[in-house]
Amino acid sequence: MYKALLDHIEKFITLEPSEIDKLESCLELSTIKKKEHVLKEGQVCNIMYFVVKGCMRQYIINHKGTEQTLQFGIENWWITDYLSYHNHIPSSFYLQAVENSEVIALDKTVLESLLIEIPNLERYFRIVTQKSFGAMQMRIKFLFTMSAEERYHHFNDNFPEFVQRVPQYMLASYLDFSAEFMSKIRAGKV
Amino acid sequence: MYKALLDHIEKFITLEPSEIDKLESCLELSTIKKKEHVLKEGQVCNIMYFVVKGCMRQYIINHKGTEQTLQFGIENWWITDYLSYHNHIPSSFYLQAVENSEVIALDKTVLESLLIEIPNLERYFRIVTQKSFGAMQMRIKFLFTMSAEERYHHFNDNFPEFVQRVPQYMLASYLDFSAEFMSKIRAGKV
DNA sequence: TGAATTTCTTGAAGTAGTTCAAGTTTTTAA
DNA sequence: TTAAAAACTTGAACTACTTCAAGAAATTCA
Repeated sequence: MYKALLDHIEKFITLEPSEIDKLESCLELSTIKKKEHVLKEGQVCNIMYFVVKGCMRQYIINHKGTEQTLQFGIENWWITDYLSYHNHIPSSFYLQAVENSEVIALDKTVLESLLIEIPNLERYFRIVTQKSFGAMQMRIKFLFTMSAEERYHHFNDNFPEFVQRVPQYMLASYLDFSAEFMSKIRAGKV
Repeated sequence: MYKALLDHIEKFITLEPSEIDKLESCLELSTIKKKEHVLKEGQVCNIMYFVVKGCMRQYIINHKGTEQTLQFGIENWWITDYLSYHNHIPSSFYLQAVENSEVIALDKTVLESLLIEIPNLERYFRIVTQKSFGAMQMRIKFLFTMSAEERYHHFNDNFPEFVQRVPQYMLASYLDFSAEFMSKIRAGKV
């Protein structure tokens, strides 16, 4: 169902029926199995992913060999490596499905031609990216000002349903502390 | 001089002469004195700032009363609180000049009407924001994977001239460690 | 269903940083 | 051109977290 994306777009802009047809003709839904990768470190990222259903994540493997999740993407979020995408350089990241997911994968070539045919879409992506950037600014603020325990409680208070969906060790690394410390926070042993 | 902004825009898109005129007629250069604020915590941010000359920063005051710099904006960067800007909510941040600076302050109302008259500008802001988002993704990666000392050296290697321009304590907080620890790193006492 | 795999827990020992306080150096501005 | 303010340095004591290792619980899938 492309409806999820069309609904999301129409929260920000209005499309002509002909534009909707054009857009729909370019979209393709893909199914990504849990743990499957859509991007690995070293590959150039030419695709933007819109999550229709499920959950994706961006992560790296650090020098100790441990995975660290930098970003989650759930329903109605776009996820990609923007630096690799724009500069045609090898990515530093992995993009992987955390749950069985349905995504709309928009190839750069396809997207570029869509943006030319439907200039109004530029506006949609401009607004959505600026909002994501704002969210990222807040994230840095939280990382800088809160203790590990505060970050856990804050996240848990704001996204209680999401906390149930992902393994604790992934969330721990996203909040920038160890899986073991997460266990202790949850057990009240800190 | 608006030339700095026009040059920057024309790196990404091409404007008609009439569009350039229109754009120029809406721009105004302002001078911000070192340490002057253009936004304080609690105010709604309705303006985007393009740095023509000088250096601006976004910071917060943490629970200990210490300033923590979250972002710098130098020549050819846009700086604003995107969340406050888009959602009309009070900002969590301060925006301040680090050096005497010249900025183009683009009011939301003015920008909105410009974007309608020059739809191509949407493309410019879309690309610029996506690239900034990419830079932010890398920043999180560095914060997550490098030690304080590594972050300092990495920044110093990549932006040696910038390191000279700002007080060390601001850079220390931007790299997420204390001013005292920065001193010790520089003295080789770690 | 049950064996394999993945995820979570626990405690003990270690460490990369912070905090504090005081002194020194550099910059600013009258 | 000097007094005040801002920025930087230093060492000692502390602490919020990590690391390691091993076992327990939960989940997956053949």
